Order: sequence, then structure tokens, then C-alpha cells
Amino acid sequence: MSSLRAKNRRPTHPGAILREDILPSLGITQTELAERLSVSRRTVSEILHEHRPLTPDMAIRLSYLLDTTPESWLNMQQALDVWELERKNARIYEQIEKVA
Amino acid sequence: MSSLRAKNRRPTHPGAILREDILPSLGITQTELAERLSVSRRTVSEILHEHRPLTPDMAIRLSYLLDTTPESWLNMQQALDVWELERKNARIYEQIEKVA
DNA sequence: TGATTTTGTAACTCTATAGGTTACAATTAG
DNA sequence: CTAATTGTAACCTATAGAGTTACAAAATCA
Repeated sequence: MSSLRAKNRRPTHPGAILREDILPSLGITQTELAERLSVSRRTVSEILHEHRPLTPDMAIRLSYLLDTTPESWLNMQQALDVWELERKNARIYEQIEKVA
Repeated sequence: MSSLRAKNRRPTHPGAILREDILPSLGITQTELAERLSVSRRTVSEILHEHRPLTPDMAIRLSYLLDTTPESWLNMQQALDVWELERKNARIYEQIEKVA
């Protein structure tokens, strides 16, 4: 499994979808998006630039605004979290031996 | 979506699976599980008792030990996170109006 | 039953990080 | 050109995951 799992491509950050698809189609500014979600402008900006993870709280807020599921956002973030962690701690994880 | 999403049952904590299925079938102690995963005994104990979330790091460790996917663990935790947050911040989220 | 192992959890500490506010320069739009 | 928008630094706070040590309770087993 470990070997199959080792994907090469970094999973897409959910902020990219927000930046490239959602925001343009909504035709609103980041500032307005932040206001509608009741979060700071900075929080939106950092997620759009992939400088911060899209948290469960943000996923739920987006789900209310956009009529999506929180999971659709969180699954993307989760894939990214795993991808990054597996690389960062590869040495440690490799030491764990499978059990019967 | 919000209405359909409002599930009544609290999603199963991944620690319950570990406690009820995995550990018994492995026939090892918590202490030994902790050692094999290279985490503290306390970390294992708190997860088994559902006092702490199963983090991405733990999910990856388990995936190496048990030959599962990290996602299988994380999806359970994610469902729980969303369930709890939606309840805790219901008032706030309800204020967010859907966009066209 | 008596000794040993295992477990649950409190107390304390350390570290990381999400998120807010303010501010300001740079960029973009009207 | 002027106003709006954006990216980000600096600073601050709150929260939480995880380790270590310690100890009593519970379970195991010889």
C-alpha cells in the first residue's frame, strides 16, 4: 500500500479551486467573500494563495455560502495534508513495521 | 443541502474501531501498539477512549502498521469534526446566506 | 491470593498554528 | 487620476496535540 500510495503529484490545494473557479464565477471580490463568510480578509487571501490550509470551519462556512458539502473541500485539504506529512516525516514512518 | 446534511447520529470516532476491532484482532496491548507506532502510550489511550482526534500523523502511522490507507481513518475523523463544529457554531453558520 | 502488568488520567511543559487587527505599499479598476 | 482591492508583515491571543512523570485502579496470571 505504501508504495502505491506514494503519489508524485502534489494534490491540488482547495484554495486553487476557490481562486480559479469559484471566485471568478461569483464575480465578487475577496473582500466581499470574506464579509459574507464572516472571516477576515486576510484569512480568505491566505487560503486563496495556498498559504494556509482550508480548515473544517472554513469548509462549513463555504458549504453554507455555496451549497456544497464541507467534505468536498476537506477531502482536498486532507489529501494535501497527507501528501506533505508523508514527505516531511518519511524517515519516521518507514521505521514502522507492518503487523500480521 | 444544509438540511439534508443535518445528521442526527454522531459519527463514529475512529478510536472506536481501533478499540473494538483492530486491537482485539491484533492481540497486543495498548502499550505495545504505542511502541510500534513510536508514539506515547498516552496518545494511544486518549484516542482509544475518544478523548482526542485521530490526527493525520496518527492516520499515516496506522496506515504503515496496518496496511490501510490514511484516508480510511481520516474520513471518519473528518465526519466527526464537521458534526461537532456544525453544532457548536450553528448560530454563526446560519447567518451565512447562500449566493446565486 | 499475591505479584506483576496494564491502563486511565492528572499535572505540567513545549511547540505549532489558525485567526484577528492594524498598517502600508503595490496593483488594479473605474 | 483616484479609489478600491489586494498581499503581507508585525504583533497578539487562544487552542490543542503531544511528550514526560507519576500514581492509583484494574486486570492478568503464576
